[in-house]
Amino acid sequence: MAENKGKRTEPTARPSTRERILVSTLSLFNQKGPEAVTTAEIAEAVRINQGNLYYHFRTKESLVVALFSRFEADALALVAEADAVPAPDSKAYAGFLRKWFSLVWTYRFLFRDLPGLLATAPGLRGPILAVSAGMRLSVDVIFQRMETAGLISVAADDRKPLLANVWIVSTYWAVYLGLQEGVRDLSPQHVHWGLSQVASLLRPYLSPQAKADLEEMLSEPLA
Amino acid sequence: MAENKGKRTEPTARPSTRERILVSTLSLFNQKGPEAVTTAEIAEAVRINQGNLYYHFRTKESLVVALFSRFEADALALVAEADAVPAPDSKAYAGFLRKWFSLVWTYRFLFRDLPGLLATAPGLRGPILAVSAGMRLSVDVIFQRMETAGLISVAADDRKPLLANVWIVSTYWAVYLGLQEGVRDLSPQHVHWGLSQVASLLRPYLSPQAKADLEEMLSEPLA
DNA sequence: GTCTATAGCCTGATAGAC
DNA sequence: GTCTATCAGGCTATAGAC
Repeated sequence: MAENKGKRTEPTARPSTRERILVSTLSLFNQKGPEAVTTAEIAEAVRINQGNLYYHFRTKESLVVALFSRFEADALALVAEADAVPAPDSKAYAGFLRKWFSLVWTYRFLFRDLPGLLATAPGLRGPILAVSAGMRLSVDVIFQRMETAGLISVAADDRKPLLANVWIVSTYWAVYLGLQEGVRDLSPQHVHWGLSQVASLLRPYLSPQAKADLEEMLSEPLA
Repeated sequence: MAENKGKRTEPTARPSTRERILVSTLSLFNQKGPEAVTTAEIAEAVRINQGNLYYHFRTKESLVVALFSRFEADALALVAEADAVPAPDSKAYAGFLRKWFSLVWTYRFLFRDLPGLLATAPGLRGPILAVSAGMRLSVDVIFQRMETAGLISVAADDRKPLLANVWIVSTYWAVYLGLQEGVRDLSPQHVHWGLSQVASLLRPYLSPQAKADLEEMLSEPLA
């Protein structure tokens, strides 16, 4: 786990106002979407004055940008971690998947309505597309490695569609859950549900060994 | 195809102002999301005055509701059509799938950000969940019929996850496309892409006959 | 760093003439 | 049915005292 970039939390001191603002804002954004959350609402949640909020973040957009930066850092760290796995190892990849799911849930407001998000923070278009492309590339590489290791076997024609479906399900599963039932708080069960959805996507293509590893991960106690 | 409920278009007369408002609003909502579209913007697009707009629709919410009603009517008609298929017929079901895709694209603003949508039109929560549940039930029935007809074979444990994945992909493919590349206008290629994504989801479970029917539909000229 | 007070804009919506 | 004119309220953001 990387160290606390941007002093996300000081080890000894209590959380700074800036930190508290970001935590509350993330929570509100996830609940109602950035466009539906007012700066007054944020200030109230943090129990500070609205003017004070603007001392720390001069625009609403800068709040969105700051939260995205955190997501970006976490996502890139995860990719680096996955790339660093020495030999193809389905268990390591399964763990990678689980972390990605947790990340998607934590920052789910980023996925809920991208066009709307870009309306309030236009400067985010480039970075978002870059992260998205990077993640997909990383998944692609993992697939290739698993294939050469005989863990998975996908016909050439099926490869791209399968990757796209994996991406869609592992990205929008949280949105789907939020719709289907008014799921508001992430319980480990929900992450597990999402994981099993992706698992069922892959299962037809896995080797017996990889399949066994996957089932084992799914039956593991929830992190 | 059902007749024009709510006088969607009069056969002879040119489109009414009300109709023009709905068409323009749908387009704007799909482009920018309901929350980002102002009534002034709508009035300008229709080339009428803002006061006139409020003569036809007294609230912004009523615009959302009116558009949803159209989607609802189309969706229910589609379900009825699917239920009326006399014998299990993969070609008929494939056509059903294609129409559903077209519908999702046409009203994609409804799927883009459900929580945000409910913020501007709270009364829509019930109807939306009802339609969603109805659609999923209908798909479930189709699966059952295909199974008893030997067109498809899914292990009991895999059934529910597969259905959920079909639902996720067939609902969020448009959102995914909008993100991945700035796809704004539906070309038939995009619908075809979405269809092929769902097809690749089902392919591992299809009988040779059903698979052949599916490939045939996919290679057909785009409607 | 935190507060009070307020500016300035934009929004959805209404009243009433034509 | 369509327009002009206008309002009240909420929003982001700033200025300046403490």
